[in-house]
Amino acid sequence: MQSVSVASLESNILLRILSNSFQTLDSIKDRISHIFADFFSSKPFHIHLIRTRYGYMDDTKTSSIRNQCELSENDNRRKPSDGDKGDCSVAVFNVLDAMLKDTLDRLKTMRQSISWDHIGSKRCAFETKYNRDVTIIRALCLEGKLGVALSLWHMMIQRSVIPDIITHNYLIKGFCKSGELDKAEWLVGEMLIKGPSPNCATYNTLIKGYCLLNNIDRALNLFSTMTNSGITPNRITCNIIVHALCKKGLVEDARKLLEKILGDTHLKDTSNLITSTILMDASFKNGDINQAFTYWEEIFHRSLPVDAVAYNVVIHGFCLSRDIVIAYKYVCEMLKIGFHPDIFSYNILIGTLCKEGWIDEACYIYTVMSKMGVFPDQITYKMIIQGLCFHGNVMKAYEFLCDMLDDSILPEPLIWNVIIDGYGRCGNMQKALSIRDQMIAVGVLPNTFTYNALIHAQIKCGNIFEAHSLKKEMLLSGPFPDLVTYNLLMGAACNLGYINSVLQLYDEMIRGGYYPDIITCTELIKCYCIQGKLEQAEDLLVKLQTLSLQVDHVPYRILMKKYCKMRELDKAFEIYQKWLVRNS
DNA sequence: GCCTCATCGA
Repeated sequence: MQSVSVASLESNILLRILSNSFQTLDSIKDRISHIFADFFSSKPFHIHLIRTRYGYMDDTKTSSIRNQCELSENDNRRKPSDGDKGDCSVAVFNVLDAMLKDTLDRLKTMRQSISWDHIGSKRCAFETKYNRDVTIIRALCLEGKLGVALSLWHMMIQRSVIPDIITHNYLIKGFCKSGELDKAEWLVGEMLIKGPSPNCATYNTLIKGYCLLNNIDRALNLFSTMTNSGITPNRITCNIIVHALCKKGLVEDARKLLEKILGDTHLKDTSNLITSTILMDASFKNGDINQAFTYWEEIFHRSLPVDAVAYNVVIHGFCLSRDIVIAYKYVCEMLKIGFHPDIFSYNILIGTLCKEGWIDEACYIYTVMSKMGVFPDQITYKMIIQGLCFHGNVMKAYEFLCDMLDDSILPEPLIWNVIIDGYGRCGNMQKALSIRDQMIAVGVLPNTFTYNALIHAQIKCGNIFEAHSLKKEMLLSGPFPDLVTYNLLMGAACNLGYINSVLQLYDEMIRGGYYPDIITCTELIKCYCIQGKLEQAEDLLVKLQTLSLQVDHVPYRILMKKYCKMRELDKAFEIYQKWLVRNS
Protein backbone atom coordinates (compact mmCIF):
# COMPACT_ATOMS: atom_id res chain seq x y z
CA MET A 1 0.00 0.00 0.00
CA GLN A 2 2.88 2.29 0.82
CA SER A 3 4.48 2.05 -2.61
CA VAL A 4 1.11 2.39 -4.36
CA SER A 5 0.30 5.64 -2.62
CA VAL A 6 3.80 7.02 -3.14
CA ALA A 7 3.74 6.05 -6.82
CA SER A 8 0.34 7.54 -7.51
CA LEU A 9 1.28 10.70 -5.62
CA GLU A 10 4.48 11.17 -7.60
CA SER A 11 2.77 10.38 -10.87
CA ASN A 12 0.05 12.93 -10.08
CA ILE A 13 2.67 15.54 -9.29
CA LEU A 14 4.41 14.91 -12.61
CA LEU A 15 1.13 15.15 -14.51
CA ARG A 16 0.41 18.41 -12.76
CA ILE A 17 3.88 19.74 -13.66
CA LEU A 18 3.24 18.66 -17.23
CA SER A 19 -0.15 20.33 -17.35
CA ASN A 20 1.40 23.53 -15.96
CA SER A 21 4.14 23.29 -18.57
CA PHE A 22 1.52 23.20 -21.32
CA GLN A 23 -0.31 26.15 -19.85
CA THR A 24 2.95 28.10 -19.70
CA LEU A 25 3.81 27.06 -23.21
CA ASP A 26 0.40 28.18 -24.42
CA SER A 27 0.68 31.57 -22.83
CA ILE A 28 4.24 32.11 -24.12
CA LYS A 29 3.31 31.03 -27.58
CA ASP A 30 0.18 33.20 -27.59
CA ARG A 31 2.29 36.18 -26.64
CA ILE A 32 4.90 35.42 -29.28
CA SER A 33 2.27 34.85 -31.92
CA HIS A 34 0.78 38.21 -31.10
CA ILE A 35 4.16 39.99 -31.38
CA PHE A 36 5.17 38.23 -34.57
CA ALA A 37 1.71 38.12 -36.10
CA ASP A 38 3.02 39.36 -39.43
CA PHE A 39 5.44 36.51 -39.73
CA PHE A 40 3.33 33.70 -38.36
CA SER A 41 0.12 34.00 -40.29
CA SER A 42 0.81 30.99 -42.50
CA LYS A 43 -1.16 27.72 -42.19
CA PRO A 44 1.80 25.48 -41.12
CA PHE A 45 2.29 27.62 -38.03
CA HIS A 46 -1.30 27.07 -36.89
CA ILE A 47 -0.98 23.37 -37.48
CA HIS A 48 2.18 23.47 -35.45
CA LEU A 49 0.40 25.20 -32.56
CA ILE A 50 -2.48 22.77 -32.62
CA ARG A 51 -0.14 19.80 -32.64
CA THR A 52 2.02 21.20 -29.92
CA ARG A 53 -1.01 21.72 -27.77
CA TYR A 54 -2.68 18.36 -28.21
CA GLY A 55 -0.12 15.97 -29.57
CA TYR A 56 1.68 15.12 -26.33
CA MET A 57 0.45 11.65 -25.52
CA ASP A 58 3.16 9.58 -27.11
CA ASP A 59 6.57 9.70 -28.68
CA THR A 60 5.25 9.40 -32.23
CA LYS A 61 3.27 12.53 -31.73
CA THR A 62 6.18 14.30 -30.10
CA SER A 63 8.41 13.51 -33.03
CA SER A 64 5.70 14.78 -35.35
CA ILE A 65 5.73 17.99 -33.37
CA ARG A 66 9.47 18.16 -33.74
CA ASN A 67 9.23 17.61 -37.46
CA GLN A 68 6.55 20.21 -37.70
CA CYS A 69 8.63 22.61 -35.74
CA GLU A 70 11.58 22.05 -38.02
CA LEU A 71 9.29 22.57 -40.94
CA SER A 72 8.03 25.89 -39.60
CA GLU A 73 11.56 26.86 -38.87
CA ASN A 74 12.47 26.22 -42.46
CA ASP A 75 9.40 28.07 -43.58
CA ASN A 76 10.31 31.08 -41.59
CA ARG A 77 13.87 31.05 -42.75
CA ARG A 78 12.54 31.38 -46.18
CA LYS A 79 10.90 34.68 -45.21
CA PRO A 80 12.60 37.44 -47.17
CA SER A 81 12.95 40.11 -44.45
CA ASP A 82 13.47 40.58 -40.69
CA GLY A 83 15.07 37.19 -40.44
CA ASP A 84 16.30 37.84 -36.88
CA LYS A 85 12.82 37.87 -35.41
CA GLY A 86 11.96 34.67 -37.24
CA ASP A 87 15.12 32.90 -36.05
CA CYS A 88 14.57 34.03 -32.52
CA SER A 89 11.02 32.78 -32.28
CA VAL A 90 11.92 29.46 -33.84
CA ALA A 91 14.74 29.04 -31.33
CA VAL A 92 12.28 29.77 -28.52
CA PHE A 93 9.94 27.12 -29.85
CA ASN A 94 12.77 24.65 -30.15
CA VAL A 95 13.71 25.19 -26.53
CA LEU A 96 10.10 24.93 -25.37
CA ASP A 97 9.58 21.77 -27.32
CA ALA A 98 12.77 20.29 -25.94
CA MET A 99 11.50 21.05 -22.44
CA LEU A 100 8.22 19.35 -23.26
CA LYS A 101 9.98 16.30 -24.62
CA ASP A 102 12.17 16.13 -21.57
CA THR A 103 9.16 16.26 -19.24
CA LEU A 104 7.45 13.50 -21.23
CA ASP A 105 10.58 11.35 -21.03
CA ARG A 106 10.82 11.88 -17.28
CA LEU A 107 7.20 10.84 -16.82
CA LYS A 108 7.79 7.74 -18.89
CA THR A 109 10.89 6.79 -16.90
CA MET A 110 9.06 7.43 -13.66
CA ARG A 111 6.13 5.24 -14.67
CA GLN A 112 8.45 2.47 -15.77
CA SER A 113 10.36 2.60 -12.49
CA ILE A 114 7.15 2.18 -10.51
CA SER A 115 6.47 -1.49 -10.26
CA TRP A 116 3.11 -1.88 -8.56
CA ASP A 117 3.55 -5.40 -7.38
CA HIS A 118 7.21 -5.41 -6.57
CA ILE A 119 7.70 -6.22 -2.90
CA GLY A 120 11.21 -4.79 -2.70
CA SER A 121 10.07 -1.41 -3.87
CA LYS A 122 7.18 -1.52 -1.40
CA ARG A 123 9.55 -2.05 1.46
CA CYS A 124 11.86 0.61 0.13
CA ALA A 125 9.03 3.13 -0.06
CA PHE A 126 7.85 2.18 3.41
CA GLU A 127 11.32 2.65 4.85
CA THR A 128 11.72 5.97 3.07
CA LYS A 129 8.45 7.26 4.51
CA TYR A 130 9.25 5.85 7.97
CA ASN A 131 12.70 7.44 8.02
CA ARG A 132 11.29 10.71 6.80
CA ASP A 133 8.58 10.73 9.48
CA VAL A 134 10.88 9.94 12.41
CA THR A 135 13.44 12.47 11.20
CA ILE A 136 10.74 15.13 11.06
CA ILE A 137 9.45 14.22 14.55
CA ARG A 138 12.97 14.48 16.01
CA ALA A 139 13.66 17.79 14.27
CA LEU A 140 10.33 19.21 15.46
CA CYS A 141 11.13 18.14 19.02
CA LEU A 142 14.50 19.89 18.89
CA GLU A 143 12.76 23.05 17.69
CA GLY A 144 10.20 22.75 20.51
CA LYS A 145 7.31 22.28 18.06
CA LEU A 146 5.83 19.49 20.15
CA GLY A 147 2.21 19.82 19.06
CA VAL A 148 3.08 19.09 15.43
CA ALA A 149 5.56 16.39 16.46
CA LEU A 150 2.88 14.63 18.49
CA SER A 151 0.37 14.91 15.61
CA LEU A 152 2.83 13.18 13.33
CA TRP A 153 3.38 10.52 16.01
CA HIS A 154 -0.43 10.01 16.13
CA MET A 155 -0.58 9.69 12.34
CA MET A 156 2.10 7.02 12.40
CA ILE A 157 0.34 5.12 15.18
CA GLN A 158 -2.95 5.29 13.21
CA ARG A 159 -1.16 3.64 10.29
CA SER A 160 0.04 0.97 12.78
CA VAL A 161 3.60 2.20 12.37
CA ILE A 162 5.43 2.49 15.69
CA PRO A 163 8.31 5.01 15.86
CA ASP A 164 11.52 3.72 17.42
CA ILE A 165 12.71 4.21 21.00
CA ILE A 166 14.98 7.14 20.13
CA THR A 167 12.18 9.09 18.49
CA HIS A 168 10.02 8.44 21.57
CA ASN A 169 12.87 9.69 23.76
CA TYR A 170 13.12 12.86 21.67
CA LEU A 171 9.41 13.49 22.26
CA ILE A 172 9.75 12.84 26.00
CA LYS A 173 12.73 15.18 26.21
CA GLY A 174 10.75 17.85 24.38
CA PHE A 175 7.87 17.60 26.85
CA CYS A 176 10.27 17.62 29.80
CA LYS A 177 12.02 20.73 28.51
CA SER A 178 8.71 22.57 28.15
CA GLY A 179 7.68 21.43 31.64
CA GLU A 180 4.83 19.26 30.33
CA LEU A 181 5.71 16.30 32.53
CA ASP A 182 2.15 14.99 32.41
CA LYS A 183 2.45 14.53 28.65
CA ALA A 184 5.90 12.97 29.04
CA GLU A 185 4.53 10.45 31.55
CA TRP A 186 1.53 9.76 29.32
CA LEU A 187 3.87 8.94 26.45
CA VAL A 188 5.87 6.56 28.65
CA GLY A 189 2.52 4.91 29.48
CA GLU A 190 1.76 4.59 25.76
CA MET A 191 5.19 3.02 25.25
CA LEU A 192 4.44 0.45 27.94
CA ILE A 193 1.20 -0.47 26.12
CA LYS A 194 2.14 -0.20 22.45
CA GLY A 195 5.91 -0.40 22.60
CA PRO A 196 8.76 0.17 22.28
CA SER A 197 9.47 -0.52 25.95
CA PRO A 198 11.07 2.44 27.74
CA ASN A 199 14.83 2.07 28.19
CA CYS A 200 17.33 3.62 30.56
CA ALA A 201 17.60 6.79 28.47
CA THR A 202 13.78 7.16 28.59
CA TYR A 203 13.79 7.07 32.39
CA ASN A 204 16.87 9.30 32.58
CA THR A 205 15.11 11.91 30.45
CA LEU A 206 12.00 11.76 32.61
CA ILE A 207 14.00 11.87 35.85
CA LYS A 208 15.86 14.93 34.60
CA GLY A 209 12.56 16.55 33.68
CA TYR A 210 11.36 16.22 37.27
CA CYS A 211 14.71 17.42 38.63
CA LEU A 212 14.43 20.55 36.49
CA LEU A 213 11.03 21.18 38.07
CA ASN A 214 12.65 20.70 41.46
CA ASN A 215 10.50 17.61 42.11
CA ILE A 216 13.26 15.35 43.39
CA ASP A 217 10.81 13.11 45.23
CA ARG A 218 9.18 12.08 41.96
CA ALA A 219 12.62 11.70 40.37
CA LEU A 220 13.68 9.30 43.14
CA ASN A 221 10.34 7.55 42.83
CA LEU A 222 10.99 6.97 39.13
CA PHE A 223 14.44 5.69 40.02
CA SER A 224 12.74 2.93 42.06
CA THR A 225 10.17 2.32 39.32
CA MET A 226 12.82 1.69 36.70
CA THR A 227 14.73 -0.63 38.99
CA ASN A 228 11.53 -2.57 39.75
CA SER A 229 10.80 -2.82 36.00
CA GLY A 230 14.14 -4.50 35.49
CA ILE A 231 15.93 -1.51 33.99
CA THR A 232 19.25 -0.97 35.77
CA PRO A 233 20.01 2.70 36.34
CA ASN A 234 23.34 3.70 34.80
CA ARG A 235 25.97 6.28 35.66
CA ILE A 236 23.97 8.95 33.85
CA THR A 237 20.96 8.27 36.10
CA CYS A 238 23.19 8.74 39.14
CA ASN A 239 24.70 11.93 37.77
CA ILE A 240 21.28 13.44 37.07
CA ILE A 241 20.14 12.82 40.64
CA VAL A 242 23.46 13.86 42.21
CA HIS A 243 23.38 17.06 40.17
CA ALA A 244 19.81 17.84 41.26
CA LEU A 245 20.65 17.34 44.95
CA CYS A 246 23.82 19.43 44.60
CA LYS A 247 21.86 22.27 43.01
CA LYS A 248 19.81 22.37 46.21
CA GLY A 249 23.06 22.62 48.15
CA LEU A 250 22.73 19.08 49.50
CA VAL A 251 26.22 17.91 48.53
CA GLU A 252 26.61 15.53 51.45
CA ASP A 253 23.19 13.92 50.82
CA ALA A 254 24.12 13.54 47.18
CA ARG A 255 27.37 11.82 48.05
CA LYS A 256 25.68 9.44 50.52
CA LEU A 257 22.93 8.58 48.06
CA LEU A 258 25.54 7.95 45.39
CA GLU A 259 27.41 5.54 47.63
CA LYS A 260 24.17 3.70 48.36
CA ILE A 261 23.19 3.51 44.68
CA LEU A 262 26.64 2.33 43.66
CA GLY A 263 26.49 -0.31 46.36
CA ASP A 264 23.04 -1.49 45.29
CA THR A 265 23.38 -1.45 41.54
CA HIS A 266 26.93 -2.81 41.26
CA LEU A 267 27.96 -0.20 38.74
CA LYS A 268 31.41 -1.23 37.61
CA ASP A 269 33.04 2.20 37.49
CA THR A 270 33.18 3.44 41.05
CA SER A 271 34.53 6.85 40.06
CA ASN A 272 33.52 9.03 37.21
CA LEU A 273 34.78 12.38 35.98
CA ILE A 274 31.34 13.92 35.54
CA THR A 275 30.20 12.83 39.01
CA SER A 276 33.37 14.30 40.52
CA THR A 277 32.92 17.51 38.52
CA ILE A 278 29.35 17.88 39.77
CA LEU A 279 30.40 17.34 43.39
CA MET A 280 33.40 19.64 43.04
CA ASP A 281 31.28 22.42 41.50
CA ALA A 282 28.71 22.13 44.29
CA SER A 283 31.43 22.24 46.98
CA PHE A 284 32.92 25.39 45.45
CA LYS A 285 29.47 26.99 45.32
CA ASN A 286 28.85 26.05 48.97
CA GLY A 287 32.09 27.80 49.86
CA ASP A 288 33.79 24.54 50.85
CA ILE A 289 37.02 25.01 48.87
CA ASN A 290 38.87 22.27 50.75
CA GLN A 291 36.24 19.67 49.90
CA ALA A 292 36.18 20.91 46.29
CA PHE A 293 39.92 20.56 46.08
CA THR A 294 39.72 17.02 47.49
CA TYR A 295 37.44 16.05 44.58
CA TRP A 296 39.86 17.73 42.15
CA GLU A 297 42.85 15.81 43.53
CA GLU A 298 40.83 12.61 43.50
CA ILE A 299 40.33 13.01 39.76
CA PHE A 300 44.11 12.92 39.25
CA HIS A 301 44.71 10.32 41.94
CA ARG A 302 42.34 7.93 40.20
CA SER A 303 43.81 8.84 36.81
CA LEU A 304 40.42 9.87 35.45
CA PRO A 305 40.69 11.55 32.06
CA VAL A 306 40.12 15.22 32.89
CA ASP A 307 38.19 17.48 30.51
CA ALA A 308 37.76 21.20 29.81
CA VAL A 309 34.52 21.31 31.85
CA ALA A 310 36.36 20.16 34.99
CA TYR A 311 38.96 22.88 34.44
CA ASN A 312 36.25 25.49 33.97
CA VAL A 313 34.64 24.38 37.23
CA VAL A 314 37.95 24.88 39.05
CA ILE A 315 38.51 28.27 37.38
CA HIS A 316 35.00 29.35 38.33
CA GLY A 317 35.47 27.98 41.84
CA PHE A 318 38.52 30.16 42.46
CA CYS A 319 36.80 33.15 40.85
CA LEU A 320 33.92 32.66 43.31
CA SER A 321 36.37 32.90 46.18
CA ARG A 322 37.73 36.05 44.49
CA ASP A 323 41.09 34.42 43.88
CA ILE A 324 41.57 35.47 40.28
CA VAL A 325 45.33 34.84 40.35
CA ILE A 326 44.81 31.12 41.07
CA ALA A 327 42.04 31.09 38.47
CA TYR A 328 44.56 32.41 35.90
CA LYS A 329 46.99 29.72 37.02
CA TYR A 330 44.48 27.04 36.08
CA VAL A 331 43.83 28.69 32.73
CA CYS A 332 47.59 28.37 32.06
CA GLU A 333 47.61 24.76 33.25
CA MET A 334 44.67 24.05 30.98
CA LEU A 335 46.64 25.42 28.01
CA LYS A 336 49.75 23.50 29.05
CA ILE A 337 48.02 20.12 28.96
CA GLY A 338 46.46 20.91 25.61
CA PHE A 339 42.98 22.22 26.37
CA HIS A 340 42.17 25.54 24.82
CA PRO A 341 40.17 27.81 27.11
CA ASP A 342 36.67 27.95 25.61
CA ILE A 343 33.81 30.45 25.74
CA PHE A 344 32.97 29.29 29.30
CA SER A 345 36.55 29.86 30.52
CA TYR A 346 36.68 33.37 29.05
CA ASN A 347 33.19 34.32 30.23
CA ILE A 348 34.00 33.16 33.77
CA LEU A 349 37.07 35.42 33.80
CA ILE A 350 35.30 38.39 32.21
CA GLY A 351 32.34 38.06 34.59
CA THR A 352 34.61 38.02 37.62
CA LEU A 353 36.69 40.98 36.41
CA CYS A 354 33.54 43.01 35.71
CA LYS A 355 32.14 42.22 39.18
CA GLU A 356 35.42 43.29 40.76
CA GLY A 357 35.32 46.53 38.78
CA TRP A 358 38.38 45.70 36.67
CA ILE A 359 36.67 46.62 33.44
CA ASP A 360 39.85 47.40 31.47
CA GLU A 361 41.18 43.95 32.30
CA ALA A 362 37.83 42.44 31.23
CA CYS A 363 38.06 44.33 27.91
CA TYR A 364 41.60 43.04 27.49
CA ILE A 365 40.41 39.43 27.94
CA TYR A 366 37.71 40.22 25.36
CA THR A 367 40.40 41.10 22.79
CA VAL A 368 42.50 38.07 23.75
CA MET A 369 39.65 35.62 23.26
CA SER A 370 38.87 36.98 19.81
CA LYS A 371 42.55 36.58 18.85
CA MET A 372 42.47 33.00 20.14
CA GLY A 373 39.55 32.25 17.84
CA VAL A 374 36.92 32.11 20.59
CA PHE A 375 34.15 34.47 19.62
CA PRO A 376 32.29 36.45 22.28
CA ASP A 377 28.66 35.50 22.73
CA GLN A 378 25.56 37.17 24.19
CA ILE A 379 26.79 36.42 27.75
CA THR A 380 30.26 37.95 27.12
CA TYR A 381 28.74 41.17 25.80
CA LYS A 382 26.09 41.27 28.52
CA MET A 383 28.68 41.18 31.30
CA ILE A 384 31.00 43.74 29.72
CA ILE A 385 28.16 46.15 28.83
CA GLN A 386 26.65 45.85 32.31
CA GLY A 387 30.06 46.34 33.88
CA LEU A 388 30.76 49.43 31.80
CA CYS A 389 27.33 50.96 32.50
CA PHE A 390 27.61 50.23 36.20
CA HIS A 391 30.95 52.04 36.29
CA GLY A 392 29.61 54.99 34.32
CA ASN A 393 31.16 54.35 30.90
CA VAL A 394 27.97 54.23 28.83
CA MET A 395 29.66 55.47 25.66
CA LYS A 396 32.00 52.49 25.58
CA ALA A 397 29.11 50.17 26.46
CA TYR A 398 27.27 51.50 23.43
CA GLU A 399 30.33 50.79 21.26
CA PHE A 400 30.16 47.15 22.39
CA LEU A 401 26.47 47.07 21.50
CA CYS A 402 27.40 48.27 18.01
CA ASP A 403 30.07 45.53 17.84
CA MET A 404 27.36 42.99 18.63
CA LEU A 405 25.20 44.28 15.80
CA ASP A 406 28.24 44.20 13.48
CA ASP A 407 28.81 40.57 14.49
CA SER A 408 25.12 39.82 13.74
CA ILE A 409 24.34 39.06 17.38
CA LEU A 410 20.96 40.57 18.22
CA PRO A 411 21.29 42.01 21.74
CA GLU A 412 18.58 40.82 24.11
CA PRO A 413 16.34 43.44 25.82
CA LEU A 414 18.49 43.50 28.99
CA ILE A 415 21.48 44.85 27.08
CA TRP A 416 19.48 47.67 25.47
CA ASN A 417 17.90 48.43 28.83
CA VAL A 418 21.15 48.82 30.77
CA ILE A 419 22.42 51.25 28.12
CA ILE A 420 19.14 53.21 28.12
CA ASP A 421 19.32 53.29 31.92
CA GLY A 422 22.98 54.33 31.73
CA TYR A 423 22.19 57.30 29.49
CA GLY A 424 19.19 58.16 31.68
CA ARG A 425 21.30 58.16 34.82
CA CYS A 426 23.74 60.65 33.32
CA GLY A 427 20.81 62.82 32.20
CA ASN A 428 21.14 62.19 28.46
CA MET A 429 17.44 61.81 27.72
CA GLN A 430 17.82 62.28 23.98
CA LYS A 431 20.31 59.45 23.67
CA ALA A 432 18.19 57.20 25.93
CA LEU A 433 15.19 57.72 23.64
CA SER A 434 17.22 57.23 20.49
CA ILE A 435 18.56 53.89 21.81
CA ARG A 436 14.95 52.88 22.49
CA ASP A 437 14.10 53.74 18.87
CA GLN A 438 17.10 51.82 17.56
CA MET A 439 16.06 48.84 19.68
CA ILE A 440 12.62 48.83 18.08
CA ALA A 441 14.14 49.35 14.62
CA VAL A 442 16.22 46.17 14.88
CA GLY A 443 13.19 44.21 16.08
CA VAL A 444 13.65 44.02 19.85
CA LEU A 445 10.48 44.95 21.71
CA PRO A 446 10.83 47.24 24.75
CA ASN A 447 9.77 45.55 27.98
CA THR A 448 8.75 46.85 31.41
CA PHE A 449 12.41 47.45 32.32
CA THR A 450 12.87 49.61 29.21
CA TYR A 451 9.91 51.77 30.17
CA ASN A 452 11.00 51.97 33.80
CA ALA A 453 14.47 53.10 32.70
CA LEU A 454 12.89 55.79 30.48
CA ILE A 455 10.46 56.87 33.24
CA HIS A 456 13.37 57.09 35.67
CA ALA A 457 15.31 59.18 33.13
CA GLN A 458 12.36 61.53 32.50
CA ILE A 459 11.88 62.04 36.24
CA LYS A 460 15.59 62.74 36.65
CA CYS A 461 15.34 65.36 33.91
CA GLY A 462 12.31 66.88 35.66
CA ASN A 463 9.87 65.82 32.92
CA ILE A 464 7.16 64.44 35.18
CA PHE A 465 4.48 64.87 32.50
CA GLU A 466 6.48 62.78 30.00
CA ALA A 467 7.04 60.15 32.70
CA HIS A 468 3.26 59.87 33.21
CA SER A 469 2.72 59.69 29.44
CA LEU A 470 5.04 56.69 29.30
CA LYS A 471 3.00 54.94 32.00
CA LYS A 472 -0.19 55.70 30.04
CA GLU A 473 1.44 54.22 26.95
CA MET A 474 2.19 51.08 28.95
CA LEU A 475 -1.40 50.73 30.13
CA LEU A 476 -2.71 51.26 26.61
CA SER A 477 -0.44 49.09 24.55
CA GLY A 478 1.78 47.20 27.01
CA PRO A 479 4.12 46.08 28.45
CA PHE A 480 2.19 46.46 31.70
CA PRO A 481 3.58 48.70 34.43
CA ASP A 482 4.94 46.96 37.51
CA LEU A 483 5.51 47.93 41.13
CA VAL A 484 8.73 49.74 40.17
CA THR A 485 6.83 51.90 37.65
CA TYR A 486 4.38 53.02 40.35
CA ASN A 487 7.08 53.47 42.98
CA LEU A 488 9.09 55.69 40.61
CA LEU A 489 6.09 57.90 39.82
CA MET A 490 4.92 58.03 43.45
CA GLY A 491 8.43 59.01 44.58
CA ALA A 492 8.61 61.78 41.98
CA ALA A 493 5.16 63.12 42.88
CA CYS A 494 6.00 63.02 46.57
CA ASN A 495 9.27 64.92 46.08
CA LEU A 496 7.37 67.60 44.16
CA GLY A 497 4.74 67.75 46.91
CA TYR A 498 1.92 66.51 44.63
CA ILE A 499 0.16 64.65 47.41
CA ASN A 500 -3.05 63.99 45.47
CA SER A 501 -1.05 62.49 42.66
CA VAL A 502 0.71 60.12 45.12
CA LEU A 503 -2.59 58.94 46.56
CA GLN A 504 -4.12 58.59 43.09
CA LEU A 505 -1.19 56.46 41.95
CA TYR A 506 -1.40 54.35 45.10
CA ASP A 507 -5.11 53.80 44.49
CA GLU A 508 -4.50 52.85 40.84
CA MET A 509 -1.77 50.47 41.90
CA ILE A 510 -3.98 48.68 44.47
CA ARG A 511 -6.86 48.46 41.95
CA GLY A 512 -4.41 46.97 39.48
CA GLY A 513 -3.74 44.14 41.92
CA TYR A 514 -0.19 45.10 42.92
CA TYR A 515 1.09 44.48 46.45
CA PRO A 516 2.85 47.56 47.89
CA ASP A 517 6.43 46.93 49.03
CA ILE A 518 8.71 48.78 51.44
CA ILE A 519 9.44 51.51 48.86
CA THR A 520 5.72 52.16 48.30
CA CYS A 521 5.09 52.35 52.03
CA THR A 522 8.07 54.67 52.58
CA GLU A 523 6.69 57.04 49.93
CA LEU A 524 3.30 56.95 51.67
CA ILE A 525 4.90 57.70 55.05
CA LYS A 526 6.73 60.63 53.44
CA CYS A 527 3.44 61.77 51.96
CA TYR A 528 1.62 61.63 55.35
CA CYS A 529 4.50 63.60 56.92
CA ILE A 530 4.16 66.34 54.30
CA GLN A 531 0.42 66.48 54.98
CA GLY A 532 1.11 66.60 58.73
CA LYS A 533 -0.77 63.33 59.25
CA LEU A 534 1.86 61.96 61.61
CA GLU A 535 -0.46 59.56 63.37
CA GLN A 536 -1.23 57.84 60.06
CA ALA A 537 2.47 57.78 59.22
CA GLU A 538 3.31 56.09 62.53
CA ASP A 539 0.43 53.61 62.16
CA LEU A 540 1.81 52.58 58.78
CA LEU A 541 5.26 52.15 60.26
CA VAL A 542 3.84 49.87 62.98
CA LYS A 543 1.98 47.90 60.32
CA LEU A 544 5.22 47.53 58.37
CA GLN A 545 6.95 46.10 61.42
CA THR A 546 4.30 43.42 61.80
CA LEU A 547 4.60 42.39 58.16
CA SER A 548 7.49 40.26 57.06
CA LEU A 549 8.87 43.10 54.89
CA GLN A 550 12.54 43.96 55.06
CA VAL A 551 12.26 47.44 56.60
CA ASP A 552 15.32 49.66 56.26
CA HIS A 553 16.22 52.88 58.10
CA VAL A 554 14.57 55.21 55.55
CA PRO A 555 10.98 55.40 56.95
CA TYR A 556 12.36 55.88 60.51
CA ARG A 557 14.63 58.68 59.32
CA ILE A 558 11.75 60.43 57.53
CA LEU A 559 9.63 60.42 60.69
CA MET A 560 12.53 61.48 62.92
CA LYS A 561 13.38 64.36 60.59
CA LYS A 562 9.76 65.52 60.62
CA TYR A 563 9.54 65.44 64.42
CA CYS A 564 12.86 67.29 64.65
CA LYS A 565 11.56 69.96 62.31
CA MET A 566 8.48 70.30 64.53
CA ARG A 567 10.84 70.49 67.55
CA GLU A 568 9.15 67.44 69.07
CA LEU A 569 12.43 65.88 70.10
CA ASP A 570 10.85 63.38 72.49
CA LYS A 571 8.83 61.87 69.64
CA ALA A 572 11.91 61.87 67.40
CA PHE A 573 13.85 59.99 70.08
CA GLU A 574 10.95 57.53 70.48
CA ILE A 575 11.18 56.69 66.78
CA TYR A 576 14.94 56.33 67.08
CA GLN A 577 14.47 53.84 69.94
CA LYS A 578 11.94 51.89 67.88
CA TRP A 579 14.54 51.65 65.15
CA LEU A 580 17.16 50.42 67.61
CA VAL A 581 14.76 47.76 68.93
CA ARG A 582 13.99 46.72 65.39
CA ASN A 583 17.68 46.27 64.64
CA SER A 584 18.66 44.57 67.88
C1' DG B 1 21.75 7.46 17.41
C1' DC B 2 18.23 9.13 22.73
C1' DC B 3 19.94 10.33 28.67
C1' DT B 4 25.06 13.31 32.76
C1' DC B 5 29.01 18.30 34.47
C1' DA B 6 30.83 24.56 33.58
C1' DT B 7 29.66 31.11 32.35
C1' DC B 8 25.38 35.79 32.58
C1' DG B 9 20.52 37.84 34.92
C1' DA B 10 18.17 45.03 35.68
